[in-house]
This record gives sequence, structure tokens and C-alpha cells, in this order.
Amino acid sequence: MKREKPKYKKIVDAAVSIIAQNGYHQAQVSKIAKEAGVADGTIYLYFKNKEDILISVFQEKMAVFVDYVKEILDMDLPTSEKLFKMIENHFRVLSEDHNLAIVTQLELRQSSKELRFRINEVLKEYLGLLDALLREGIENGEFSPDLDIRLARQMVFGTIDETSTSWVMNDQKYNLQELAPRVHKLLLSGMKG
Amino acid sequence: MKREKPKYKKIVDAAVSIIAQNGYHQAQVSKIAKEAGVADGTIYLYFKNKEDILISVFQEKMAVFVDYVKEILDMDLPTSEKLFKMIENHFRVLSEDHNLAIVTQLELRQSSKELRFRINEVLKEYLGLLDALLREGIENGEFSPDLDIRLARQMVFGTIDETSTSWVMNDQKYNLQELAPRVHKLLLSGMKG
Amino acid sequence: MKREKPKYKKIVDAAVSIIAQNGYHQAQVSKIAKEAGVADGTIYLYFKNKEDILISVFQEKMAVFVDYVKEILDMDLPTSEKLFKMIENHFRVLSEDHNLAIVTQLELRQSSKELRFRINEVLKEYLGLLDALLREGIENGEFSPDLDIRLARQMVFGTIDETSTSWVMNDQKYNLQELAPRVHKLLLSGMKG
Amino acid sequence: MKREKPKYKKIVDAAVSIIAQNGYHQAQVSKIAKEAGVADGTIYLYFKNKEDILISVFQEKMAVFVDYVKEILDMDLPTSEKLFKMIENHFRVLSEDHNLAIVTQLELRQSSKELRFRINEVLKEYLGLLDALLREGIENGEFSPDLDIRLARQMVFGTIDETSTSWVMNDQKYNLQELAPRVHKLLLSGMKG
DNA sequence: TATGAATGAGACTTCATTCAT
DNA sequence: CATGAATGAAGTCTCATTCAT
Repeated sequence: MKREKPKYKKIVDAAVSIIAQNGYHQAQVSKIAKEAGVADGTIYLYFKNKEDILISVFQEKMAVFVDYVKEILDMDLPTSEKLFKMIENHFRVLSEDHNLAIVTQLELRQSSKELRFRINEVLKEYLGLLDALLREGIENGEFSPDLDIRLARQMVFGTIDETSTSWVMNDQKYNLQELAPRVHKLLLSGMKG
Repeated sequence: MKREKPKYKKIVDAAVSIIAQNGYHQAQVSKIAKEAGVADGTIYLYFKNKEDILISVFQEKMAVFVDYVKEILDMDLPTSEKLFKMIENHFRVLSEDHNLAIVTQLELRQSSKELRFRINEVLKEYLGLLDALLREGIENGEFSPDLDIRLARQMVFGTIDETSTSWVMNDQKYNLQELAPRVHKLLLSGMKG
Repeated sequence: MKREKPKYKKIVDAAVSIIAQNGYHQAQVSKIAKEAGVADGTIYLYFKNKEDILISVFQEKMAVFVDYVKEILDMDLPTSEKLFKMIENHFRVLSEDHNLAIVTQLELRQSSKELRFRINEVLKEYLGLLDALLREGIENGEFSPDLDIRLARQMVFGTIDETSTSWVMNDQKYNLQELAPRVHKLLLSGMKG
Repeated sequence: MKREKPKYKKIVDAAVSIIAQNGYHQAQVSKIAKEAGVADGTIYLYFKNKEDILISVFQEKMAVFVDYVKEILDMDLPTSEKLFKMIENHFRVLSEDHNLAIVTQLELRQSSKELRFRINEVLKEYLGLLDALLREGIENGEFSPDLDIRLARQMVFGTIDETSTSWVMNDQKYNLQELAPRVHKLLLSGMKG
């Protein structure tokens, strides 16, 4: 499995670091190779092309979110509490890796439409888990029985994403993780409170 | 005022059309010039550089949203109703101009970080109006008195934006405007209903 | 017509010169541009890509052969005499432009199979004229009535080509043009004489 | 003698096969190694470099032609008959090994000028035998006494080569071997018949 | 002998912008 | 005001060859 080879991980990490520092369009393959401590050509032993590196960055890092959300779903907790943990987890992962936050919230968005469609495939697993959580909440009566799952998912993800992007754009100068309880409450009870 | 010159408008419209048809990265200045019926060099009599065209696209088109939201704010209606009109207006404008929807929701997002900061400046006016609406709602008691305006704005905008983007990514194959009442209700009452 | 523009001709000539001096694989676009006195990018205003330059070289230079053979065919001469003029013309053109000789006999042959198929298309016109000449000779009784035109064409062209290539490989150190009478006699009367 | 080692032969055969299937420019060393069932590095225990493999391909395969022509020369037959056997042999060997035909007539020609000079060295033995045959024919009166040996050799080889190449380019869809008598007659008696 | 992971040089092409007319 | 031909910088990827094991 190539993903377990040490150079694979080194290159992915180097890509995050270089993109965060230089921006997407200034992240040349040669810079990434140098940061990873390998030759330019070595990159192509592990990745089909440059786009493939970027997709891998997203896959590898998104896995962190997904894995934890899977754990959360299996916990013996009220659904509302699980939603809270999911939001908090999302904010925490971004808070703990500032480079990752810049890359996912700002830089990777300027990739080509095609790459973004590929990234969306990766996102779908995350959104699928979110859907499962929403269904659970409807079934156990914690959420409104006539909740439109697609719309609710778009609200939850849209809110988390917009909140995260604003935080990054404001140079991460306030504490994102602390916003989790308020975001959670807002999503559950709406603006009427 | 250069904005009133006929070629200025022609070039902006050509840009929307070309970007929607070809994608951001395939929207070369020469293509835009050809579509607008002017020489390449003429572009530079009206715009400082390519980025300047794209910012103008956003400004011109965003103005449609902003102008209408200003009108809405001045109406003699409950705030909640104004919010509904704002959402519906947002969805309607995108529904009525498929090219614009593609350009704002997908293509312009892949512009450079710098350009996106500039675009954000334009967005701020829109978000400012949204803030005003939220403050009004809190003051007249329609919204929760302890509503965090920034978070609420991020939820409203994030939800509208995510809903719009999903609709574009699904090839605009369902009716976006019809979703307005449900989105409105969800934002107001949350998932608990 | 782009072929008449002065830069088009300049670039084609520069290509012949650079390929003859440096060899096919060392004939970088930037070298050709420099020799032609234009910017690298200018090449691409006149040619689709590098391969297109090479095809054009062949087309432009082959036209010299073809045009003269057309004239020869229209002359009021015995067919055998026309064949002689054709051979002599072929040898003369190569003798008069040493660079062209190197390029057509050695360098262009190492192009990709695809390019060589394209070059063959150009050659077909030349071979078609040769076929016409052979048919004329058969009809007026100068050539054997049961001559297989395809084979005869392959003999004539194969012999001219091999003779030319050997001459180039021997550094053009003897007089190619002087061989024309003997080649002509050999083709007409064979080895039995 | 390294040529007798089993891996040497395996690699040469793999090279012919890979070049015929993929074309000269797509015949990477790693592909040849894989086809031969050895590691990339092993190639370099038997060959100095890639060029050396290709020269060996030519040497090994050309030997088949040369060996048989030597046999023919020793036969007790009229020279004209020997020439016929030589032509027929040439066509037969190519007909019996389609890959070899593609490689020698099309693919190896696109090698670098330097490699082709090396290949020519190999060809010289074959052409030397052809010269001997021509001399014999002149001496025993079968061929014209004032035959220019170099020109005659170029005609014979040029014709055989052009005929073979045309046949390969036409996807080997007619019977090459059957052309031998007509080619033979044409070379001996010329176009006047 | 044999392996195969790693190396790193090198070139084609695009396209925003300029400026002489 | 308008033109459009010309510019030239800059980056991804391939693949022959090496060398530690």
C-alpha cells in the first residue's frame, strides 16, 4: 500500500506546508519535492500528477474528520450531543493545524473545476455521515419530523464551512473551537432561539 | 464615468458569458475581447488588468442583489418576512441567469486568494445589509435577544451559499426558488423545528 | 495566407538551418526562434506546435521538387528524357542546399512515426507525379508494356533516395548531380545493361 | 561470450517485441526489462546503455540476412539466380517476422543520427556481400561490364528497402514475397524491359 | 549476479500585457 | 480611441541510468 510508505506521507505533508505558505498557484512541484527532501521525479513514483497530490492531500486530511465522525456516530449519546461533538471536532482539527485550515478553506478552492469535482467525491463521505446523523435525530424525535435532510445538511455544512472560512480570512485571530456551542445552538433552535 | 460607456458593459457581459461557457481557467482575455467585439488591447483602455475585469463582473452583478436587499430593508414588513424576501431574491436572481450562477458559485471561486479577498470586499456590503436586518430582528424581538450577529450572518449566508452551490453542481436541475420557504423556516426555527 | 508572411518563411528557414546544424533532437524551439530573430511565442502565431514547423519545412521544400516535376511533365520531350530531368532535378536541389539535404535525408527521418505518416502525405504528391510519368512511358512505348507501376515507382524513388542518403552520409564529398546520367541509364536498362 | 547468455537473448527479443508494439519512442528501458522478465538494472549488466540494446537488435537480426546471403554466394548457381534468392530471402525473412519488419523498416529509422551511423556499420557487411555478388556478375558477364558497383548496389538495396517499407506502411496486407520475381526482373532489365 | 527505488536535467507551450500604427 | 501582432517568462513531467542492498 503506497499510502503507508514514508515518502508518500512526507510528500503530502510537504504539499500542505508549501501550499499554506506560498498559495496554491505558487506551490510548484519542485518546491514540494525540496520541502519533502526528495527529487522532483520521486514525486511521480507516488503520484500520477500534480493534481493527484492535491487530491491526496484532501483525502488524507479529510480522513481525520471522517474517522472521528464515524466514532461519534457509534457513541451512546443523544443525537444532538453527537452533532455538537461533530461541530467541535471540525473546528478543533482546523484549529490544531493552521496550515491545513488555510489549505482546505482557501487554497484548494481555487483548483480547477475538475479537481473540485474530485474533491467533492471525497466530501460526499463526510456529508453522507452527516445525513445519517440527521436521519437518526429525526427517528428518535430530537429533530423535527418534517426536516428536509438535504436542506438541513446544506445548512449545517454551509454554516460550519462559512464560519471556518471567515475565521481563516480573519487570520485565525479568535478561538474557533469556542464557537462550537453557539453554532450548535443556532443550528438546533434557529434564529428565533 | 467609465462604467456607463457601452464597451465597458459589453466587456463585463462578455466575461460572464465566456467564463460560464469555458470555465475560469479557459477564459482568456482574447476570448473575452472577441466575444465583446473589441480588440484585445481595447480591454486595457477600460480595465487595469484581467483581475480588474473579474472584480468588475462581481461588482456589477452583486449590485443587483444589493440594490434589491436595500429596497427590502426599507419595506414596511416584519423582519422575518424581509429575510424571506432576501433569500427568495437571492435564489431568484441565480435562477434567472444560469451563466451568472455558474460564474459566482463555481468559477470565480477558483480565482487567486488575492482576487478572492477583493471579491470579499464587494461581498461585505451585502453582508453588512444582512447584519442590519439581523439587528433589526433582534431589536423588534423577532429574533432571539442573545443572537450572535456574526454567527447568525455566517449561518444565513453559509446556508444560502451552500444551497446555491449544490444546486449549480447538480446542473440546476431542480427548482431553487421553491426552496426559499423551507430554507427560511429552517434558519428561523432550526432543526428542532 | 500565412505562408506569405515574411516571418513564416523566416521561421521555416531557421528551422532547416538549426536542424541541419544541431540535429533533430537538439533543435529546440527556442533555438529556432532565436535564429529566426523572433520571440519563442511568435512561433506559435504561425505554427500549431513544433511538429507543425517540421511538417511545414517538408511541405515548403518538397514543393520545390513537385513544382519542377510538374513543369517537366508538361514539356514536349520523350518520357525517358523527362525521367532524366526529374532525377537530375532531385539531385540538383539537394546539391544546392546542403542543409536541406541533411534535413530531408537524415534528420527528418527520426521524427515520430506519426509525423512521418504526415510527411508521407506530402510525398504522395511527388510519387503521384512519378506514377503519371511512368504511365506515359508505358503508353508511348518507351517503357515495357508489362511494367508494374507500383514496383517501378518504388525502384525509381528507392534508388534516388538511397543514392542521396549515401551521398549525405559520405559528407556530400562527391558530386551527386553528376551521377544522374548513370542512375538514369541503370533504371532504364537494368543491371544487364 | 555474453551473447550466448540466456538473458542477453531474452532482452534483445523483448526489445524487438516492445518496439514493434509500442513504437520506438514508447519503448522505455523499464518496459523492455519487464517484458524480458528482469529488473531494470539487470539490463545494464548486459548492455552499456539503451543505444547498445538497439544496435544489438539490429546486429542479431541482420545476422539472419547475412548468414543466408553467405550461403547463397557459395552456391553453384548463375549470379542472376543468386540475386533472385537474395531478394526472395530478404522479403521472406521480413514476411515471416512481422515485428521484425516493423522494427527495421519503420521504428529503428527514427533513432538518432548517431545510432543510425552505428546501424549502418552493421549494414555494411550485408552491402559488402551484395557488392561481391555484383562483382561476380560483372566478371562472369551476366551483368553489364561497365556497371557502377556503388550505384548498382544503391539501386538494389534502395529498391528492396523501399518495397519493404511500402509493404509495412500498407499494413503488410499483400504478399511481399511474391513480388520477388518482378523486382528481380526489374532490377536486371530496367524499365525498358 | 540481480534488484528496483531514486535521481534530476531539460523543453514545449500559454497567455496577459504592450505599443507602434 | 482602437487595434492586434509580438513578446517572453515560467513550470510539469519523463525516463535513462545509478547504486546500496
